[in-house]
Amino acid sequence: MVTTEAVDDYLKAIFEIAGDEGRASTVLLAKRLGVAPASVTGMLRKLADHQPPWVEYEKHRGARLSASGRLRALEIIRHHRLLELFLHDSLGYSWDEVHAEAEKLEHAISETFEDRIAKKLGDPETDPHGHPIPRKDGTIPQRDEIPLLELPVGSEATVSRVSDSDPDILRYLFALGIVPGAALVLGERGPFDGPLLLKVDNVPDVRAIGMRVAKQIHVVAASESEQEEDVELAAEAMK
Amino acid sequence: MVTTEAVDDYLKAIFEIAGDEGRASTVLLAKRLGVAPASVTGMLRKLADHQPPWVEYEKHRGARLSASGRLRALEIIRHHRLLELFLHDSLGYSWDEVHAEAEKLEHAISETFEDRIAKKLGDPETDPHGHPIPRKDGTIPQRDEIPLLELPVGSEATVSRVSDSDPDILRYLFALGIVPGAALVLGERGPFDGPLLLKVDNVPDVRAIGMRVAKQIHVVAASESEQEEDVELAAEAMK
DNA sequence: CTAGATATTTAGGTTCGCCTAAATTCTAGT
DNA sequence: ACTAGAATTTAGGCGAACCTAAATATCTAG
Repeated sequence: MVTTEAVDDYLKAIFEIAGDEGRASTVLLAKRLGVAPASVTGMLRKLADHQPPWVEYEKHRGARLSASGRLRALEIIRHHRLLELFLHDSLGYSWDEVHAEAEKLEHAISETFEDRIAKKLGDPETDPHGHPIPRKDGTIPQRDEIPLLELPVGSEATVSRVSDSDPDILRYLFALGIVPGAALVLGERGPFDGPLLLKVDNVPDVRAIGMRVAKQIHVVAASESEQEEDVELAAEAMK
Repeated sequence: MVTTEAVDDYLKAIFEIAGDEGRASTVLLAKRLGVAPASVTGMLRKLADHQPPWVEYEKHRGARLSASGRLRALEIIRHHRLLELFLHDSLGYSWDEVHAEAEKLEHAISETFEDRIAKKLGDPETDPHGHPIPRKDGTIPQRDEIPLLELPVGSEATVSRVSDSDPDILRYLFALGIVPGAALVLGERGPFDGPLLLKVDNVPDVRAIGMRVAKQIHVVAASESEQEEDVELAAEAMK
């Protein structure tokens, strides 16, 4: 059951591309891992040949995680997200710094380290960007999230997570107050993939964000009852 | 100035064997690194050929650290010892667990991580075993330590450090109360490399420790004035 | 001062994870 | 159904860091 750093990176990448069930293609993996497609082919064959196999692999059809591959991928992701939270909460890292550092540390920490920081942080369920932290048993905390882009115009929602890979976008979002837990009201949506107009945390100023940024955001829509109270007010406030 | 993990391990090992000035031989390095002597030869040539060179190397005469090699070695050692203290003080690791975990993490942490934990710990000067933590400028906090074996019979001293590499010995020492800061009175020394009889922290019971263990301990001798008060009493107490 | 023991290097290989270039297979549009 | 273009695999290689076995250099004791 021993893995190298490269193997861990592949398993994690497959999970992030394809999730539990789907297949991850060679090119997509190559792009995500910053590696030539030919290298991916070689590695996938190795992962499939391993006993027990980490992935199911068929030529020209990409790879899918096996049960053990999935478990290992989730363990690495658990490390990563616990570390992000730890760096943020215990060591004062800003939320745009944590990803890079966690990326290196996720391979180096022991089970003991994982357990100690999990306990210190109170067995948390999400990292600083709102991503769910897989549990040790391989289950993942679920929420009723939707992409912000699927939120109906005029409705309210709470930010549940933002993508953590681009520090610049993270700094921008932070400046706008768009962080997990922030309350949003989606005022309007410009035509032709235009910007979204938002109210954040009921601050009167309306914020406009572009598609590229909006794609990074997931939200939990406010329940019907919560909605009704404010919908008209919100629409008003948007001018 | 980029190093691989293997390079770091070699530089650290050379420093630990030879210090600032001396040379580290091929076999000793091979033993410490758990590697065949032939592999050491190959790596030393690489370290010497690097620009700037990490070591000075002469065939059959081992290697000595260059200025940049020394600096890099001290940086890794600083990482290691800061991590040991951090794991101990902030994450509740016992002092026999910290070495193994720090060994893996020392290669993975960034300068930022180093700085954050150093600050959190109050810029400490020693790790949980009493080893001095090199400063960022490459200087090392000094103390007037001597090996316990060189302490004159009948004199008092304070434990300054114990070797950190063997967890079993560490647990044993901990059980005896022999930790940095503990006060010792050296009662007597058995003949033929026999055991040392010690009083620890003025507890009346006399402890006997063997050579193998005694070698791992360094102490700061109590000053003359401090000595006189207790020397006879101590000798008495030893039976 | 020389033989035997010990330390070190040389020579030739291995594995891992990556590369490029060339060949092949798949997929979509006409 | 065919073909251009995209995706993927094959083939051949590279550097890092290790190995073993054999050769050579250095040290030490008689």
